[in-house]
Amino acid sequence: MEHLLHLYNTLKRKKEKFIPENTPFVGIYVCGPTVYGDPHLGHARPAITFDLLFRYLKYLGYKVRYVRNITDVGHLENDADTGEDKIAKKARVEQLEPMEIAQYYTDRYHSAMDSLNVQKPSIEPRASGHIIEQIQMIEKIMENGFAYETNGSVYFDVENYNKKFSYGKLSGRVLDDLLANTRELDGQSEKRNSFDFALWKKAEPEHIMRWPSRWSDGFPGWHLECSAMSTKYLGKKFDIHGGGIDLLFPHHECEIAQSVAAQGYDAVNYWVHNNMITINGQKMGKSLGNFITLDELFTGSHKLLVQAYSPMTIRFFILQAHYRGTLDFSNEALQSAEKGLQRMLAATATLDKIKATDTTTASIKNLKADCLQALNDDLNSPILIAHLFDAVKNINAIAAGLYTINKADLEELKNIFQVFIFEILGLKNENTMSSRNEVMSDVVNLMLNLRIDAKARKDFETSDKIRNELAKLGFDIKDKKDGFEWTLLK
RNA sequence: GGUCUCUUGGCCGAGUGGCUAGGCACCGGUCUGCAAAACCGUCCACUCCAGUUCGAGUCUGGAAGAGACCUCCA
Repeated sequence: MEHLLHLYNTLKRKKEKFIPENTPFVGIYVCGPTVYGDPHLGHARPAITFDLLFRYLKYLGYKVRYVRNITDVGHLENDADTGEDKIAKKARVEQLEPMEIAQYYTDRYHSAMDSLNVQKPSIEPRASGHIIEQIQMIEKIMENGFAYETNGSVYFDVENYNKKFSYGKLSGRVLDDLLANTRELDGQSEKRNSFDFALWKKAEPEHIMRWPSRWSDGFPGWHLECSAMSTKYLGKKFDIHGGGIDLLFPHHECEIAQSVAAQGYDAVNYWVHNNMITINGQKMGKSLGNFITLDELFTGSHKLLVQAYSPMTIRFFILQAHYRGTLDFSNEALQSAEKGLQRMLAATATLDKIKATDTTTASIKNLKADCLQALNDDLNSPILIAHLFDAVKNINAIAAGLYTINKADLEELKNIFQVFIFEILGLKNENTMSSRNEVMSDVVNLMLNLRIDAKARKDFETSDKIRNELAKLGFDIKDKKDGFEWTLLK
């Protein structure tokens, strides 16, 4: 399977040629959401980034197993391994079973992902469904001497681990620096060092989510679930681990430590991180309270939004930036994405109406190679989109009679659009008519035909009235040489 | 404080040591009863200072500003 896909590997700090561990199989693990709140714009970024990777790898012919977890236990509210479980807290506040909370927000997440046309992962494991695997992993780590128990809780012994392996190679952190920075143990702590992290936490009496173990009734640490579930489903050595760059430290660093401590080597070949979405230059996040949920974006119900934005607009907005750069939210940027997307999708419709001629004068020769090259260069979707816009320009010019295209080239062009816009970028036309709407469609056509008649009579008062009233209802009407076109905005 | 990253035109956002990124907006034109769309064209750029180079927004050094991580976060 010869290709030139290169991915930026955070571990090596450079782009590397992607070579799977076991061609043609590819294993990807991506950190999914902690389901205690509505998914926001930030969640859309890794979902769409790795959806693009998933789709492209499949296009290249790989058999991809994509695992994205649901964190429904173990993610603590506060600082290092104290504080309340996020989901348990929400459950207590709303007087529900923790699993009711998890289920509710999992459903919300799924629904948002469906709207964004994000393909479902091959496996979507839940942390709470893998307690046994996590306990087994802790036992392994303890056997190897890299964990210790205190009062029923088990902690990872970072200092001891660092003697044999090196802690911090992903995030570029040096343990001595961490030591120097955080040497303030209050004696009360169960941890030997502040940077040690919990593998198992003994549950306080009021803690609702708990499982029995040989150490205590308790629950697993947050970092553990990803290590346990990724290796369970993808093997002890798999290809790609993805996630937001904010998870790089400590979460992913700890994952590496856990895997190495348990099995002697890291499970991951390529660490791939998407950057953050910012708002006014600042990271959009829960803690800052400056996030906009996807639902709010879809409905326009947030004070910062001047209008609603469709899921495809959001998707296009995200794909128009490279995944490793920050992307700044603004109404202006969303609106320009909306228009750009509209133009691109309009061209796909135009493409279906183009008639082939004997010769091709439009320049589409290198289009496919250019598109592939863009994706091969660390998934450079903005470059890909730029090439597609060049094609849009050509398509419109052909439609306007400025260029011509022959049959073979037209088929090729249609194929390229199908593959890159719909299959790989995962865009879709949101205005496709359901059968129920066909009647309405006929009515609109009827009105517009009346308008044509009125225009023929030079009864512009009537023709404008029809157009303006339809426009008020949300119809976008364009006159053509041979009739009209309309779409229903919103 | 430590580690790291970024600074591109009105806005968003790519990229490379020398050749137009792209989108949106604006302006002029073609088309149209008008408008929209489409097409053609114009305009607008690489934070600052110094260096390397025949040539740097692209490499090096410095300055300023911004951000991320170091605590939960996609």
